[in-house]
Amino acid sequence: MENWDEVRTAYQVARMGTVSGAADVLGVHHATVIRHIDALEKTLGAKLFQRHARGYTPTEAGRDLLSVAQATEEQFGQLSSRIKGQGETVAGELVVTSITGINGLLTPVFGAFQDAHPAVVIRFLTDMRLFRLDYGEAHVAIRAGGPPQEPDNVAQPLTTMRMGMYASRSYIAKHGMPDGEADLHNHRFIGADSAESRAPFYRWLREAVPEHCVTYRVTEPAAIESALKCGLGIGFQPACEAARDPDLVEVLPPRPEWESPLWIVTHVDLHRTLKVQSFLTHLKAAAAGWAGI
Amino acid sequence: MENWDEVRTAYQVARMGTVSGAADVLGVHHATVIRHIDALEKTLGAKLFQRHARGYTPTEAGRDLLSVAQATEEQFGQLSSRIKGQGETVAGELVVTSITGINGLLTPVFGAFQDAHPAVVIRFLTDMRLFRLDYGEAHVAIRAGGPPQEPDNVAQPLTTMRMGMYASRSYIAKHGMPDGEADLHNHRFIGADSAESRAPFYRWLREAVPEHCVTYRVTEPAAIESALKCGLGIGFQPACEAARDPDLVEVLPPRPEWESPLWIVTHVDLHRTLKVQSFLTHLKAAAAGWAGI
DNA sequence: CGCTTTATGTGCGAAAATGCACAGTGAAGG
DNA sequence: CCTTCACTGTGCATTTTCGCACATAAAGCG
Repeated sequence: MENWDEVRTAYQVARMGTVSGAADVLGVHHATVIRHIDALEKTLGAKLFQRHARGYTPTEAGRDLLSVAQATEEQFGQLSSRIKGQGETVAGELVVTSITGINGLLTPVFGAFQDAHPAVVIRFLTDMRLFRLDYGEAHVAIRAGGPPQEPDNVAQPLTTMRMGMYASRSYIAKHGMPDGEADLHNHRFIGADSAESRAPFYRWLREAVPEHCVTYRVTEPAAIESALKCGLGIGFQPACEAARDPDLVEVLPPRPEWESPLWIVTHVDLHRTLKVQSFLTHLKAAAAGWAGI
Repeated sequence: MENWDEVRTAYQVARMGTVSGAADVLGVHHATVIRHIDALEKTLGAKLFQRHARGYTPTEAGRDLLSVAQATEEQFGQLSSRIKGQGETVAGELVVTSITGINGLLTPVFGAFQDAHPAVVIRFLTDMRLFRLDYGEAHVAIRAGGPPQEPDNVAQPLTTMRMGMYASRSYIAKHGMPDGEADLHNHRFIGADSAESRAPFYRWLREAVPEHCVTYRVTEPAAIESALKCGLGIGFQPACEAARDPDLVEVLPPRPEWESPLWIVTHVDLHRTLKVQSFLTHLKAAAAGWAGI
């Protein structure tokens, strides 16, 4: 029983009682209907209808098919409604992945978005590894660095993250405030574990201070925040995040060359959907407010 | 959501995860699969899959379709099994129509057939009107008279019904036994109501005795039996039926020219099914035994 | 680093499904 | 009884669909 279209044709014939009536409903020629029925009966090896000049009367098998196909049509109709409606409403899952370290910025955005669209379930994934948009792992990704150039992904700039150099008050009390850029090599720094971090501020750091000054190296960005608070050294933080923490003091103010551009990346298949689009506009509106921070 | 074949294609893609895998399962070229998916997504206005070089990952809508179509495939498979199996087993309904008046002959046949095939439900329809085989009103019809020549009906001779002329003992006691054929016009007869009955023995009767001798006319053959028993007149009965009734005496013995051929008629669509065929062989075997009656 | 494997995607010719016209037939209505 | 109508069924032309070949791309592997 392959060829589901023939089943659909037979279903309409059983429902209408005539080949012509079924052909009208299906929008095809009645000859097509006859051929479908003939083919289906041949593969099934049993008669579905008794033919007479006034139409087709379903046999026992035909009535069986009628009831099964009726349920199928209903199921498909409901499925179609769900899928069609889903594209036009903002509901269901919205999976967002982001670089770590900007939770403080994003969480309020998610909250406001869910207020506007209560039917949305948000999954916010942050991990060291890059989530693959093309495998359907996320609808929206927030990435840092250069513009992602993968095909099938649409990337648009979100904002640039202003980075500053911070230390905790306990560190300053212990080691003092660096006296300008030249004094930095006398201090301890918190840096990325990977030697070749592509972040612009780390590249700057590698040239500004000797390697032995970076005394605490981590992989997890959240660990930087912890290390900063414990006074383990001086480290980079997004200006907006640092501003929230009264325990942090600014060692050096944000510089343009430290800035890391943030990108919104979506898969081209999902980019045009209303759900993604409405989140993108929401996110970009929120990002416009971040500029002032 | 018309075109169920596209749904089936999308289902296999969602199940396999790749277009090529689905094409193998479906036995078509992978280009066909791609076109089906494209067409279905276009009509639904939503993406069912995310395309990437390693295959197709179903979206939320695609997973929805997967579960619906999975149920559909299962339903269709079961339907196909039922229909295919139904042609090969002897089960379900068996609708038999017959001329009235041979219940006594047929009932034992039905009983023995049901003993052999317990899963069969027999509907035995006897009515004055002719049941239409082409409208699916019956599987098998037992008709009398000339060979039915309707198209799409296959007719085969069953037996010939030997007819005799009978009267009850009470009638004989009252009016005496007719003294040969010439004495018949002094007796009372039970006949068919319709003047132009096509039964050969009634045609013979119309020529043998004056019309006013047929003093009791009925439409229902069963009424003849009642009238005979009550002694209302002389009438025709099948020899086999009359032999069962000790109250009836033979006025004239069966004649070849009174014989009415019986035909088994089936619709060509149902004639080849095992259910009908096995009943036909059963019936014909039983009819062979009738000859001796 | 380059090769192999396994995917997807597209233009073009072939094949299959479809539509059309017409024949044939039973049923209803006057 | 005859006409009319609606429906089925079939040969032929056409359109759609399908399969093939090839291009392309990404992941695995030595």
